[in-house]
Amino acid sequence: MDKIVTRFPPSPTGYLHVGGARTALFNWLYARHTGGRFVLRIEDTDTVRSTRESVEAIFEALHWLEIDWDEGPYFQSRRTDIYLEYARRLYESGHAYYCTCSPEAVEEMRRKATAAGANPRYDGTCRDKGLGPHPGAVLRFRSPATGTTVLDDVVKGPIAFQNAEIDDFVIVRSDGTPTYNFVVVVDDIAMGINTIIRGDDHVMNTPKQIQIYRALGAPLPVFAHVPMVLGPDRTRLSKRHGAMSVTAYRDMGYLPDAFINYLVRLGWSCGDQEFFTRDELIEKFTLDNIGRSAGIFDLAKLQSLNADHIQAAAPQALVAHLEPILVRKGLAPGAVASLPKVIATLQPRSKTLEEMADQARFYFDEAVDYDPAAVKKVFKPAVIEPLRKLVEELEKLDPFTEAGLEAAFTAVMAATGLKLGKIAQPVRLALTGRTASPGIFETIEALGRDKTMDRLRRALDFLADLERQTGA
RNA sequence: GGUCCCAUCGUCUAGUGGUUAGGACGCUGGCCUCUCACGUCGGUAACAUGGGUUCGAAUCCCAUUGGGACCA
Repeated sequence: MDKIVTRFPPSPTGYLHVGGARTALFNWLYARHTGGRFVLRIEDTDTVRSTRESVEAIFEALHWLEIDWDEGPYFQSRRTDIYLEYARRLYESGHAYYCTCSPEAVEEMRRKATAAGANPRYDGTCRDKGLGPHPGAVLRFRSPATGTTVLDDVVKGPIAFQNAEIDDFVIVRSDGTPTYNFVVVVDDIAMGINTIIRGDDHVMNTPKQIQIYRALGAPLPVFAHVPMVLGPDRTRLSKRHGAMSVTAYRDMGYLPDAFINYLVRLGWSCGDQEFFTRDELIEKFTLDNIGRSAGIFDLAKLQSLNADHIQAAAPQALVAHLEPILVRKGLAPGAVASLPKVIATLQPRSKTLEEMADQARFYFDEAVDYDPAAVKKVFKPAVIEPLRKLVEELEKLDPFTEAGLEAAFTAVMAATGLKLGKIAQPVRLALTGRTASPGIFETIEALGRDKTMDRLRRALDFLADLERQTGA
């Protein structure tokens, strides 16, 4: 068995979108799973719409997804000579012929065919004229007039197409540029691609491509057409459905491992398993369990998986992903004694890193603002005494760790006869400005001695002011 | 319009002739608890329809309906 060789051929006409990412992922995973090769090819033959920025954006997205390639990137725009060489072979072997019909004439043929209820197509006027190369002529593929072409798809099974339905399509335009279906096949042959995994929007192109393989005497690759990713309205995913660029998910605080986990599970399954690490995906991904029906992109499920990956990660491993988001929100990562400690307190309560950053704000700020409703509810005169006692206990505490903190609270509870809840809530408000936060001990430890004492004293001052006002 | 594909809870899916049709997300009730979460236990909810084949169909065949893709 030869090595599996897969490829990902994006057009640099925009950002890498969700569907493209999934295609890249499937090809990459399959190559990694089988120990094969993964080739990156940039299909930039549309010089009008292709941009250098798009190429960069695609690289950036693949980099974020941690999808690496073994070969390439190849650029189709630099391979014209190869395509024309193959075109010449097709012409010389009689599999292609020159056609001098005017665009208007062809348009008329199409119109007629459509009127007759058939597929619009070229009527073969020049098919047997034996024309040679000629300025302004196009090169057409001589498609078989009868019989069927069968695509033996790994995921969909055999699909038969009537050859009579297939046009004598153009492979080289009158300006000398080769066309899509042709260059794809030439590249795939030249690059030794033997496994083509792509969206099933390419199914209709496949019979033409198969015929080119045959005409060129090249072995057919394995085709695996994977169902599309649809938006919530069941139509093809597009800008209308919100964030399309893969890197937008990075910016929204999704982890690349969670993102690929979600993308793979959308259309592929392995029993009941939902959570996969990257290594597990590589280990378990095969073409056998790809579904046949289209899937709808579901942000809620992505979010849930992201939460799982956040929770499963080592805090240290999240630092690099979180930092840019903190910075974007104006929070300096250095403003905190230990970012991993801060992260650890927030892991079970963050569905995204953006949420995590938002919840982490109080760790970074110089001082906190109290939520007015919380003040009204929690900052009663009765909390002054336990807070004072706590400050006393904490002043004695060394080292400033969770275990010691717990002991300090216990001491205050004993001295005041209050339950933990009665003490923890005012402390929580003093330290975070709100009534919801991570566990009070872990919060205090992550916040550190200085900020903790500072905020507790400030809360006492605040309470004193409050009392004076209500007393007056 | 032509060609092609698809069809299990709202969503992602398991299931390949005999299951109380399973899991996950979502929604929801309880428990846990220093708050919020996490966790945990439970609930909600599906085989598109109609014909066949078969002792027996979610599962095989056909039609219909619905959805999607490609070409125009």
